[in-house]
Amino acid sequence: MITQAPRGVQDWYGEQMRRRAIVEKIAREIARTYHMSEIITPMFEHTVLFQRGVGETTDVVQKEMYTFEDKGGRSITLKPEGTAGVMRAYLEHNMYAQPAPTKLYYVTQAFRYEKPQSGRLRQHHQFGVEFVGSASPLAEVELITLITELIGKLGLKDAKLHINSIGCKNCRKTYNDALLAYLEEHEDKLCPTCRERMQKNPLRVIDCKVEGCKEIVAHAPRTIEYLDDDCREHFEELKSLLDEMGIEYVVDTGIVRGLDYYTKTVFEFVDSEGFTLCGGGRYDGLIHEIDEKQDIPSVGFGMGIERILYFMEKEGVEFPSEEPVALYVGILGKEARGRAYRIVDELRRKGIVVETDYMDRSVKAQMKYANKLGAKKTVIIGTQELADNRASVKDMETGEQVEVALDQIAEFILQN
RNA sequence: GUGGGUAUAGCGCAGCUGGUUAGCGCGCCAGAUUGUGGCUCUGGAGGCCAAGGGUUCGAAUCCCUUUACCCACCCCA
Repeated sequence: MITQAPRGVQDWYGEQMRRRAIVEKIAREIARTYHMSEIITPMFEHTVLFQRGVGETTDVVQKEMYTFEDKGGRSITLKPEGTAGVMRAYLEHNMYAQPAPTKLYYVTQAFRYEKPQSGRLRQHHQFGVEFVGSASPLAEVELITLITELIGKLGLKDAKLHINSIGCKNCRKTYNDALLAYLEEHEDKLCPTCRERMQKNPLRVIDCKVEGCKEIVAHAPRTIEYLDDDCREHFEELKSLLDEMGIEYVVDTGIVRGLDYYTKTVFEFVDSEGFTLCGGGRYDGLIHEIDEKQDIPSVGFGMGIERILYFMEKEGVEFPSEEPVALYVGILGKEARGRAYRIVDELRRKGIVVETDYMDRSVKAQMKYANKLGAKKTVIIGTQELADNRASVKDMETGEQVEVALDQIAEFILQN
């Protein structure tokens, strides 16, 4: 038990950790060109922030949060997503006093108490962006182009952009009434779960994958048919901007998203099997929900790092290989150890990846070890070499050996 | 939260209907004459057979519980 991590969490090490670091590096590099600045908010927040921000009726808040009371009696929750904390920080530090817009990106863990499954963990990681202060559809476009560039750089091909508009609070209300009326008409053809959820959150029925429900949903009223003038215009502008950018998309009226704060635009990048790589949208009401004195429009998205890695593996994307050991310095005999290690130290300071012997192995065993490491070159330092002030550097691929003065080894490695 | 599957050495697996010291491949460590790898050969280390309980003369093998992992649904990243 003590040697086993809790359910649904995983350690990052070895090749997988290396790959994750590569993905994060690429994401940060792109965010840099978008002039976005990084933000890291705490792992936990006051529970009420998520209740208000994410929405009381959502599954995330109702049954998936890691909530506990701290020793001071505060109700604390491990963040289940990235947006609410960033928006809280935005408000707390009066970032709206800076020239708008504010473009923030983050890489964070997120915690949700869910039943673990493929691509779903209790602690996962997200790369996300919050674009605060702009009501223009160009803000959506900026996020979408960023994601498009990112998935392109990652080598992912099988991801398609799906967009939808679910309107603002005003359109939502009339829409919900219309949808509920329609669903009640066809209630007998819906699956049991849908019959249950149509009352408390009719939007959820749109998501259902049961065949019978899909047929009903196909003819159900759509959110885009109930948009008010402002929301409709926003959506039209977004679509024409995407067209101008040459970004392909499908209008998918089935996208609803599970977090309450979304307004107007919602979007997802989905693979051909319907697996979501990332999701986001506009949440013009969120800031007001957190701080009623403020009312600032925003858009954002979150991208699951585990899912990116899963997709990349599934699509057979090749990762750059690990930087090889440029030189293995074999040590022969205790008398040579100190001076040999000084050479190791000197080489490393010059930026060369060097490995050496810490196991007091025989020369033969050291050569085997160097071979397993995939070392490009090896050199054995013994009393003889120290006396001669030179050693023979062996190329592990060709087997070729070259005599090199000890103080010339670094140069030799850097040049070959 | 609902339903199904799995759990034997670091990794991948055998162990049939319960019967003497639990095996194989890869990996790991060490040798095959003295200070040089990759191939081959030889030897070795490493498993309370997921944990706990039960049935039995006897259980990795049967039963129960727990834990974890995998898959689908729900939901989402």
